[in-house]
Amino acid sequence: MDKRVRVRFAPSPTGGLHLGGMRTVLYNYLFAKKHGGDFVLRIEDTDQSRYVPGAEEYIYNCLKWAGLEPNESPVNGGQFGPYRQSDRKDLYRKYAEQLVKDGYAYYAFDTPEELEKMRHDFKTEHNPSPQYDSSVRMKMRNSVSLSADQTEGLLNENVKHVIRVKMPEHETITFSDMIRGKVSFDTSVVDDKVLLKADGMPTYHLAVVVDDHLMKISHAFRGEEWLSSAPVHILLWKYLFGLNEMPQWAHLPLILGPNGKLSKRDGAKYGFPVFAMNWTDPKTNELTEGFKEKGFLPEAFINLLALLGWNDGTEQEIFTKEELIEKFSIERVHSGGAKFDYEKAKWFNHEWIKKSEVRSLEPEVRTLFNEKGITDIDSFILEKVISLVKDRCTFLTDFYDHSFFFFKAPEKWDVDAVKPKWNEAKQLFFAELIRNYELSNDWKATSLENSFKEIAAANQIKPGEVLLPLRIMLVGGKFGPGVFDIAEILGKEETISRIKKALTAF
RNA sequence: GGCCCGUUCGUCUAAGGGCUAGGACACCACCCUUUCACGGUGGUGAUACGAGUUCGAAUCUCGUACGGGCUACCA
Repeated sequence: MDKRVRVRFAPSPTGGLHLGGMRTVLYNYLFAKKHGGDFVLRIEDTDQSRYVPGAEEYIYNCLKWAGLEPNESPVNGGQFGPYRQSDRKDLYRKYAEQLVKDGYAYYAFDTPEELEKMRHDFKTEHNPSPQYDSSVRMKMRNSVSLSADQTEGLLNENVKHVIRVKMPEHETITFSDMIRGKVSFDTSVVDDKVLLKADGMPTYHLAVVVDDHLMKISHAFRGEEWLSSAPVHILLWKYLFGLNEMPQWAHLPLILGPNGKLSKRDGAKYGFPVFAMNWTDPKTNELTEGFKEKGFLPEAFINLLALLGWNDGTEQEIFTKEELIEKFSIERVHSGGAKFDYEKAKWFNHEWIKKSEVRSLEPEVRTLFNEKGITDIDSFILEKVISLVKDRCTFLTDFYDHSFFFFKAPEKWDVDAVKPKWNEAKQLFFAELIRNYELSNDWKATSLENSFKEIAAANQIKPGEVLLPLRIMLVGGKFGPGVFDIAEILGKEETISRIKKALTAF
């Protein structure tokens, strides 16, 4: 009844963590937190040949950055460890043997060559990919087709073998998916999956069932690509631990790219990140850009991810993590796949930057400036700068482009924008402006603007004609926030000095 | 090929038998702004197709088409 909610996310450490994976994490996390349960991170590295060193720390760091720390993981431990399947190798054999003993599985001695031959020989126009199932089982070398003595002999000779599940011939497996409702399969269409490989490692199918049981997982959310193998897992649960103990399943729809399933390649091709954080493949040295490094706020990242396939039924689109936890419900997750729209992703980030407190943005922006070689920035100034420019920043990294000039006087000016219309009158205007500003004792944007306009009027110049030149004097080009706001933050001395310096170049 | 899942503006989606199918992103126009943005107002734009059930269907049923997933000693 009040079964503890424990949801798990179990990626394979084969490289970066893409959007689909992160969304699975998010939904797991939200569901667990909403119900006061634990979020478990397990690493599924049962295929050691595809294992990439460093991947699991990377996965953990991605979760941490997004604010989705697991309660239990290979990195921070937990009471049901180890959380890395390769560290649990010895556990699985026992269960596989148990299945053999109970008649639900069998030893198979077929070599890779023999399997290939079978797939070739049984291939027909109507069956282009023959499976190892009840129809071919008796024609292969396994403990079902062989006599007990023969099997015994092969086992004693240590002949390489696997353990395969013996799928029933015509049984309908029905289960309830939290997103899709009732889903059913006929066991005749699923093959005799390998449970324990020749090297003694379990396959995903065995490991996921055993681990979910041992770790007392109550809910398992995973990608839609697992839906077809769900009957295998359900059967294993039935044979091993009983269906009453089985977690509740939810198969999440896929996230699609511009052309079908979202891939790493799509990111490179269309210029958007697909991984949570930068990932450099140690084998190929290939770098895949992450949302973090691109300048996304973690709050925006989880917000946009959550809304890709879920909404709360209202028109609200901006959610804090706390709101997501409160309002999330797995039943409202769509069953159809969603195409990732980078433009909308950028909008989410922009909204979050606008919404963020200046102080919370400050450390990130300071780091950004430090990386660009601008250090020792006064906090008071930095906060004023951030609040002035944040409305125009889509990415965290935009803060540099939109405000570097506050800390670096221009060396060059966009003279082409000024020169053609430059004349004696303007020269005189700026000379007077300097005199006026030097005497100013109220260095505020509004009073600076007022004096500016008064002097322009006295000289019979339209303010518009000298406003752009002033902007270019202060920042070097046709960009930035309001000119007088810039001047206010720059301060009296710096502003006057920049005008004087630029005047010599015009 | 077989099995499973899916299909509402270009994209993400709302509407769970009943108003002119609503919102957001993007796009376009206008306003604001003597830089660029932000912001404001408005606009273009969708129920894949065909049957059936019903007084009434985006919604329920069936078929077709299209898309996706699986079909490994990968996860």
